[in-house]
Amino acid sequence: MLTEQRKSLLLDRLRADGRLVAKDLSLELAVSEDTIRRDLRELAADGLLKRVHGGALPLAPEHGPLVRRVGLKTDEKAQLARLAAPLVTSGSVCFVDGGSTHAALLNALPAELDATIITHSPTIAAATERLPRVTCILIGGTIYKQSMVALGAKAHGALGDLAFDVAFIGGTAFAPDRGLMTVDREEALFKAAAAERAASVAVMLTAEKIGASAPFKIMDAAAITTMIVPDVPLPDTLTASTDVLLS
Amino acid sequence: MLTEQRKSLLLDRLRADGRLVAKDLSLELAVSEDTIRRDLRELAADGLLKRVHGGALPLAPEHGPLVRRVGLKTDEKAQLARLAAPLVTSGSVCFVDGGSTHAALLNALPAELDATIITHSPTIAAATERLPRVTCILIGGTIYKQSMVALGAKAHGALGDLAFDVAFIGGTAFAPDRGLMTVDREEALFKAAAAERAASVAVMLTAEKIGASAPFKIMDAAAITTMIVPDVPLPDTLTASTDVLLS
DNA sequence: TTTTTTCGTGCATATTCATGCAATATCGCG
DNA sequence: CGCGATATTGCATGAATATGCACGAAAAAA
Repeated sequence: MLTEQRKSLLLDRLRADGRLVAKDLSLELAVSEDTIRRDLRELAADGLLKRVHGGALPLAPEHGPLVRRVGLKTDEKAQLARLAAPLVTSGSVCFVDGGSTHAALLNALPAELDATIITHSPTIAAATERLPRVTCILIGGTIYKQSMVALGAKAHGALGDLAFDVAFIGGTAFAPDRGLMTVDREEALFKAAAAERAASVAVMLTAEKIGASAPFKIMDAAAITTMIVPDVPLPDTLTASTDVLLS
Repeated sequence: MLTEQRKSLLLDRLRADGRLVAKDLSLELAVSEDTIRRDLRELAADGLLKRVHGGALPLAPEHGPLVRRVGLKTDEKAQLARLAAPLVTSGSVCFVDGGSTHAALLNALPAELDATIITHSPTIAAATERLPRVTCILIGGTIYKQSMVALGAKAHGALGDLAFDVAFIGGTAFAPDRGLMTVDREEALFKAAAAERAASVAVMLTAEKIGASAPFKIMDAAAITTMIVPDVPLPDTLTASTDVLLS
């Protein structure tokens, strides 16, 4: 393994996982911890990451409510993202909803991926920058501060002439009998419209959303093609109609 | 084995494997490591790969252009941004172009600002998150990787029914006789269309852009209402029709 | 506090690199 | 064909780089 190659691998890993642990990396890459520490020191000197005791963290964990959420459950989301990433196949056309979980998905996509990503989230769109072969179509409209995505008539209209191979749809709550839910009516309508235009629907859920409830229904559980969830007990009713990827 | 043949084989191998290791190649091709190293040196000089200790790697696509630019001239841009921020007055409706300079502008806006910001840049839109009283309208369309903004027919159409108090327009070059210019025709058309819909046009320019040239004209110097520039000598011809803020 | 883990530095070793030089091969041209 | 010019290759040498280990300091954990 070339030194420079290892360093860029570290940076990729940092982007995907949100942190680096020197000890784990030394085992995984079969080099001494000293070597990893040296790498981290040099990358930090180049201003590419921030050294901390035990490993390293991204430089500017951008501020703001959304990113604060990103900071939470980082591991869980990164793990879900690694599971979900293969669903974005080469040549496919994917809708990606907003939210920190989907931001983690973007970070987990391989750099050489060749696909089309359609989103109404400026954060997701910005994350496509590192993917040179990905075409990104941004759906415009009025940005809703609560979730930082474009919604409203304009955004709805822009969906009109699109069709997706896969739609990654997020929500704030999920229950087998009530389906996928969220806290805002406008959001729910948009997510439902996006899901309807997709050949398959993928839903990534962190543990605390499962079994919870929220006022506005996005879609039935049966409409979900693939669920990506942590390895927690799930009702059997799900597995009948839905693929479930467990982390 | 001919030298050129070997070199092109090296490039093929680099594409396939994502890296080259000098020692392995010398064994495999039955030539000395010196020969391989010489090849790599020459290929690197031709800009076809990146030499590293032990071999070579593909040319670094790693640095996203925007990310890299954000890191550069940070101080200068922040200073321009402080000057330009008061142009975004309470209650006004502003168009903000993409680019790292405008990202700095967003960072310089006061948290209590109450205004409407319209942009075709996902990065700018994401930056409005920390401004709770700012309404953001995102212009959608196909994202152009080069500049990470939405362009094309969709984006153009979305401009149609909008009018701005101020438009912040960027460019890659400016000269008093040639006006504001950029490197892409599609970009130039969009910027011009945005500027036409604004009561006043503000242009923030870092020093290296002044007096430079680029192929596509956005607008005449006379169409610029306010220029925000570093404190460098400027032709008198400007000050006649344009406000100039010096840092 | 005590204990454990991680860090930084200095140092030793192994690998890789750049340079100069010589041997050989190839080409250009009369 | 002959002969010089140029290019290619391999080798030797000293420099630069990469890595691992040891040891005391610093930080985190108990």
